Amino acid sequence: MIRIFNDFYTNKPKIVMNNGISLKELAAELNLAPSTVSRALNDSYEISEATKKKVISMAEKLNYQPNPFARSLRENKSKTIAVIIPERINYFFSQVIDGIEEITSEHGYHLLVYSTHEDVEKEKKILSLLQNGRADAIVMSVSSQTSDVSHLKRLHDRGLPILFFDRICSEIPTTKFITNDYESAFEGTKHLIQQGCKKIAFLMLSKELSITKERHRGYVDALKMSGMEPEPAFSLHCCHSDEDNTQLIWELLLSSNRPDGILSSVEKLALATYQAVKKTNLSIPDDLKIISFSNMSIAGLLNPSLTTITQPAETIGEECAKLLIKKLTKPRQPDLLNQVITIPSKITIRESTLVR
Amino acid sequence: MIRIFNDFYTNKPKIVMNNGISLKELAAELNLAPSTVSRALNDSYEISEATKKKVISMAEKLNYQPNPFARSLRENKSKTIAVIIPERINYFFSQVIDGIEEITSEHGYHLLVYSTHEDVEKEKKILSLLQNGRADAIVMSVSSQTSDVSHLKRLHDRGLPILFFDRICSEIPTTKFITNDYESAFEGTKHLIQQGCKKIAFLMLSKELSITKERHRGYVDALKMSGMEPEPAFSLHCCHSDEDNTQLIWELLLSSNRPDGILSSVEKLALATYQAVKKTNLSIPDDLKIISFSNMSIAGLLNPSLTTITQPAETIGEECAKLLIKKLTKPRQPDLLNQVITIPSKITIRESTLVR
DNA sequence: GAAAATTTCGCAAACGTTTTCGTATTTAAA
DNA sequence: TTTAAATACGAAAACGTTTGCGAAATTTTC
Repeated sequence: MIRIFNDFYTNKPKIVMNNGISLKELAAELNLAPSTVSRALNDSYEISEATKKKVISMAEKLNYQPNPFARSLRENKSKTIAVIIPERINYFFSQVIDGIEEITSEHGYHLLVYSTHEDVEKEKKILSLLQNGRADAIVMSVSSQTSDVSHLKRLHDRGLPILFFDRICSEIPTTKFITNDYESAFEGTKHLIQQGCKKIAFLMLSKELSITKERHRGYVDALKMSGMEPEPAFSLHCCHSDEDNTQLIWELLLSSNRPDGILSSVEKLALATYQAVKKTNLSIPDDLKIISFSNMSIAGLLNPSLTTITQPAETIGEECAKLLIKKLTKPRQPDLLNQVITIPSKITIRESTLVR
Repeated sequence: MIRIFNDFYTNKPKIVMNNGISLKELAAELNLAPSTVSRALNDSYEISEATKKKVISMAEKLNYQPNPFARSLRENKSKTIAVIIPERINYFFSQVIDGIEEITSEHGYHLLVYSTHEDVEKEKKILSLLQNGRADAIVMSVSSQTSDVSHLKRLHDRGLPILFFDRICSEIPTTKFITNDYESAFEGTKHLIQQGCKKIAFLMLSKELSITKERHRGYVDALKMSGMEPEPAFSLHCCHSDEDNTQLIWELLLSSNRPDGILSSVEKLALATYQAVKKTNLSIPDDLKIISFSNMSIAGLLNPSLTTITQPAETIGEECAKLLIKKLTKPRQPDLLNQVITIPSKITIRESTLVR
């Protein structure tokens, strides 16, 4: 369907895409003022029930759809939330977004989703694009390259609600949702020790990340509690490339002083370990036991099945969204509190840490 | 930072969130008309180089960010593309979106991402929300429940560019990107036959889906070419729930006339099969061989590793995006052609179809 | 040196809403 | 019957852009 309008200046007919009827046209159809129609549709007390009825039925008949940009311009809010994650092909982040959408969609909010691909420059660019009010709030997990946080701080200083989860940014005074990183890493390491591991390595993405700091602290403390001394070479610093990581871990496994246990702080490094092990004649769990933070639903189908520390990803997403919705929809809400909310993970023991 | 404005009617100061400086304010700062500043920033030929310089430097100094909604309202375009997928926790769809974002972000487009969770009612709701121009185009893969397509047709009739991939909708005359579903299924089935399978089952989500139709056709033709007759009970119709699917497949595996080979038309059903097999005393590939459409990067790490038909997911996303960007940014583009573009998959043979 | 053409900029309309205020009409109170 | 209050609606401003047109100022042409 195509509609013809007369251009204001040229007065020549022009063809435009049919974005439906406008409030003004709807009002004309009803012989009412636009203001009245607007109020009627927004269920204002100033409008009689009779005209409300008429307006609503005509709006439905003509399939009136309010223009979101006119509304955003006027109201100075977009009904949109930006979600920024470091990678998209990731069970955890996908589940978190599912949780967020579950809540936000109920309240008519839309989700702009961006992936930084672990690249802080992309992250900066995305945040820069978000300066203009395109989104009413941001919920994000920082990239592994993020150490300078001025680009985050700027948005926060502008008054844009920003909320962190998983990989949080302690410098920004706002609410953050995480799992019990320290305790889970501590318990995971303890589990490896109980299974007889003597030389436990820790796999991490970047030393700057909140999750590696906390999880590493748990790892170190668990070692110390058992009288072990954390060996620096056993804290392996990996990167974004799966191939490079596999290579790094492979080299670690072939070193004369190779570990017999691994705590992987993120899922992808556990998978890289599996790939690396395939290239050796070592075997899991006999020669090497491994436990990993991971939200794979199919950890049980791996060869061997992987002992995991699973985050309540969907719940984390839901809680983020609930908080934001409250902040955005209720009147006179204070700024997001500077607090860290912890939701515990669950350890599932499988073959990869078995003693046999 | 907080800014104080005087309200027009009450003339009382009011506190607003700082969304930055406006074009008008920037113009005032420069002693220029807003129109001049606008043209200068848009590099119009009507503006002298000298003032362009001045305007640009002042804009940078004051960190001017154009309001996207004012622009969208005026231009009647949003610089936003909606992506609708049936599920988010899925390697294939995540990769496709990565491919889309790769291209669109370069052109300043934003991505609204929605998941239908395989629910056609959710799909309808999402498309209804997209009637008002919030997105300039839609790229989507339909839900497994989608058979009536009037909600898609309506948007297409309005002139909104809509583009399908993977699970396409033949009723809508527009461009679709798929993989060579028929040939891949044919080859996959042939591979099972070559590996000695005599009774091959076909796992599918919904009979309505384009991919099940095509893949099933390939499966049937491969059987027939080898003189086998497709058994109706071996075309197993599954659903969205992993638990239910595992149960269904488990029952199939325990039936007196159980299959010795499986072609799974989607990844999740292969995983459900693995789960089901774990609950039997059957073993893959000795008692049952399986090949599946799947974009899991870790198919090789499963127990046993899974023979896969892998779609060029990221390429599909990129091609979708390229086409849309062309349509949206070049002047006087025709409607999207009613065509199906096929990008072939790749079969990777692993242990799950091994003869030993 | 006058006319014509070009360069450079400003005015104001328009996009589609929401909301303040004014006002006519009806209802309630005195 | 007057007056006050309540009800129901309209006029117009405002959000922040872009752009057609008009019009000075300058440069070019003859």
